[in-house]
Amino acid sequence: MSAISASLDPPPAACVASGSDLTPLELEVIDLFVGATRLIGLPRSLGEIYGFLFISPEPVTLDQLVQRLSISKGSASQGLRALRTIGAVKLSHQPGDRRDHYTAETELKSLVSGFISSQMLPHLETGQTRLGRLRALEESMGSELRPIQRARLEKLVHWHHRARTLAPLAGKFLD
Amino acid sequence: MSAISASLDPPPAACVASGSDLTPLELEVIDLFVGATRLIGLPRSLGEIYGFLFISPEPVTLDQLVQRLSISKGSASQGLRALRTIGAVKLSHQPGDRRDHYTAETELKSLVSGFISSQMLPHLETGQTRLGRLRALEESMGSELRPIQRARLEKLVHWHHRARTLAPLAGKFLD
DNA sequence: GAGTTTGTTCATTTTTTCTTGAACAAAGTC
DNA sequence: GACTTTGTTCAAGAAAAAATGAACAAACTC
Repeated sequence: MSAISASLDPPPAACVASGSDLTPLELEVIDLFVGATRLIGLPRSLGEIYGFLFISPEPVTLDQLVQRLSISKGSASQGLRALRTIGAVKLSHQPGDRRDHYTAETELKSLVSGFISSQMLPHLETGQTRLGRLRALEESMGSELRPIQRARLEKLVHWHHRARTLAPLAGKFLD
Repeated sequence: MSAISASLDPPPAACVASGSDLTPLELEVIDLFVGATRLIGLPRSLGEIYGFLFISPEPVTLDQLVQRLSISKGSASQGLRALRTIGAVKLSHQPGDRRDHYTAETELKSLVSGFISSQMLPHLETGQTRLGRLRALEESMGSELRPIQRARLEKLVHWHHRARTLAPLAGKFLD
């Protein structure tokens, strides 16, 4: 039954990556972010990657991620791209090094609004379309539609509007 | 890659349940809530059940859910329980009917704070424990810990505190 | 107390999601 | 232009999550 009624998950000392040589600090931080990404419905590997970047004092290359986290090159590449599209990871170029280097975005504001605009806004858009179809149905049904149902549809419209106005603001008030 | 970069999911007219006799209205509303539950990381069946209850003018029995949504009794039972634990569904007893009847909670305020207190608060609790372990590590590392890493750990504590104070407030300002 | 109705639990199956690794592209080096 | 280094893509395999349905419990009916 997934997330629901989880709550009593025991906090077992980090159990990330297999035979790797991550430090206890890295393990603990990664574990924390793995939990966080799962909470917001993102795959585990994103938590691992972000956590590792978060606690790394220096920019990190894809290859380092592969080695330290014991994940495949494919995972690392896809994971980094996903993190970049939500704005949680930044690309930086080290002088004299052809490889891409990555750092964690650690501004809460950016993280939140990046997440919202990449995950929620698209849904709100398609929600717009859906509400349009509902409007049409409402018309076509006339008196078959009970008043309470009409009220519920009204509520949907209201929620949607509320979400569209609030979503872009979230994160604005964080530091 | 899951949710990320979804966005361009085509809005195909409802494609819920198989050979059932759901009305177009029901289909459309269910579809909308299926999208919403997926967004917040809840299983599809919860969206179907909630959507059906949401648009039903009368309280609904478990058996009706099984028949109309073409889901198994097990799914319906578990789904309803999950929805009740997050406070999205209320149990009501119809006089002269032994069966349990269910209605959707449609107060946005209740939905939001129910979701938060059942999904986020538990994680914030275990987060507390994790931060404790990090503190310990921080002590034990002494000067091995680079200043920037120290600052990051500080940031984690700050985020956690921020979340714990904000979480219970979310929903308070909705109507 | 045998039979019925209502609802839950849980091992198994099904479906979905994630990860992998090999093939490929792009760009640099000699 | 052959070879290396860096990174991406995507089909296929592995893992995780969700749905099923049969067995069970509880409460009512006669």
